[in-house]
Amino acid sequence: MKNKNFYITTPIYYVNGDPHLGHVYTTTAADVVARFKRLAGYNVHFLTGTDEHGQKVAQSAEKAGIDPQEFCDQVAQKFRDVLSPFQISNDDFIRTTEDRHKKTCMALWKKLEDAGDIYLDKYAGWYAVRDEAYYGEDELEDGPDADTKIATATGAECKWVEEESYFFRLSDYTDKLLKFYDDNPDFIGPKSSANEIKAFVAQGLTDLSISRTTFDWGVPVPGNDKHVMYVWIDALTNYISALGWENGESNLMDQFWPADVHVVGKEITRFHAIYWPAFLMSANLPLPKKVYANGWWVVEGEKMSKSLGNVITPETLLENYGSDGSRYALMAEMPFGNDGNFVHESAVNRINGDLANGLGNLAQRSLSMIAKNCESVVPHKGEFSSDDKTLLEKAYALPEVTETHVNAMQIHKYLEAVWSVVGDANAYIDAQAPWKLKKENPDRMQTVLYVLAEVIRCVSIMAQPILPTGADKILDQLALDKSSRTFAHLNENHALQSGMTLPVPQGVFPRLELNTEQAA
RNA sequence: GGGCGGGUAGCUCAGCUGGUUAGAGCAGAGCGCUCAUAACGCUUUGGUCGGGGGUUCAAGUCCCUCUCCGCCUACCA
Repeated sequence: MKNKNFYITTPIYYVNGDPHLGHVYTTTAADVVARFKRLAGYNVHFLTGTDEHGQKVAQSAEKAGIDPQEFCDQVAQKFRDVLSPFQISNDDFIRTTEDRHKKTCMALWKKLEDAGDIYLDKYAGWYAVRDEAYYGEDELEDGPDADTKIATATGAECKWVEEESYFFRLSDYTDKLLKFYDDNPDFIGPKSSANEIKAFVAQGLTDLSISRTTFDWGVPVPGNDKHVMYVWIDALTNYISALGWENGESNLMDQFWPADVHVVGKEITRFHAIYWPAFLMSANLPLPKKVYANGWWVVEGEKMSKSLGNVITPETLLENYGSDGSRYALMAEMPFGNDGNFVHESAVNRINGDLANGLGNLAQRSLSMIAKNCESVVPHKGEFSSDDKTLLEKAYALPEVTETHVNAMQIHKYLEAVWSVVGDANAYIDAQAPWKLKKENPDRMQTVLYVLAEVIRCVSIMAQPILPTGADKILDQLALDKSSRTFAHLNENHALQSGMTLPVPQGVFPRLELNTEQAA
């Protein structure tokens, strides 16, 4: 038996802002994959969490007049509260202010230090507090006085700062990283991100500042209380602190490290694809198998922003589309990895077309015919025609076909494959016309309805990762045992048993009304 | 400035190493059906493949150039 463990992570979300469409999107994508892999027989560990350190958080807390920890507790709770309404099946939720995480960070720091990759030096440059970033001369404009400059890109005020800082010898890893990318062509996805990262590394890397002395809301640097760790060495480490690496809290490293995939937003790809592998190499730990960047949504053609007031909140999604609808719309509306445009009208069309008219109506029409004409039991099956076999074989082939797509993070292709069978099944009903067979050939009608029920079973099992609520309801209507709903049951050996009593069918995915007022 | 993507039917996108009449879904139109959530099926309208030049027997598919859009260039998914 090969290793059937699977570790997937989302980024940890920065608590300086509230959860929105983007967070839901990334987390849902990871959830779909996690659920898929569980059904495919993997022992899955799915991690999400919050990134809680840094100057901005400290300042926000101060502004709110509360202790930073209390501030973090409040915002982290908001992120946590989003999970269950969207059916996110995470196994753990890591917070960077937890002790287990701090322990791991300090242990990792020491490893890097022991490896000779950390040294103390000075960092000098124009620093913007607001952006928590240094800017080069070419990125600045003159400010109101000689001591102040303005960052062209963000408009933030920058001051000249000289700061003692620890550095990581990232420059030593340029060649090692390039070789690693060559040896592992699928490490970074999608392709565009991979190209971008490789080109960036090929230019040559400079050493990385990894500590700060200007604020103290962070993990202390071992042996030097003046310093706290800077964001990336702190944040990235969460992926192993949650597994208990060197912190004594749990022991999941052997099982789950290296991670199978880190799902990230495209703006943080480089940290995951450059710094993180370099840190791990330095600590002599295995590298994750894949870093996959998802794109960004614009909303109705415009960038989502607070000033435009078009930020889509998790609450808005739930009110408009419900949990299954939101999940489906987000995953089906754009190819994973691309940028996309979230348009209320097309989300409604998508949900109505694929869920209500497609899968939902397929189940409803089939199951009510069974209820009315087969005494509410799974129909008899006679000899299968070639049409029957074609449809069933396509359904049975789904686990294999879709797993390739999911492994490549092509979630939209997985959905297309499943819904292609839904379409075939609807065409099959019309072609077979069981309502005619009812009078002409009742036996054949039974077989046709049996085939339909069986295909609905398959399609619903396949749809569980994307539609946890609705797919379950359909499977309940097929009286399928909860323990018989994995991909291993997707074959004729586990086909529906004729004669099983079925409950009264009910609609599962209601049609949505297009309410344009809800667009914003 | 440098880098990476992308501009293909009204919309969202497929089109691998160049090769018959450029595809899908949605939207539109027509027909059919009546089991079903005014749902389903079938057929169909629609594209000078961003502009220009080149290579080739043959180019959305390769090369050059121009143009437009997005993103990255040290922390908004």
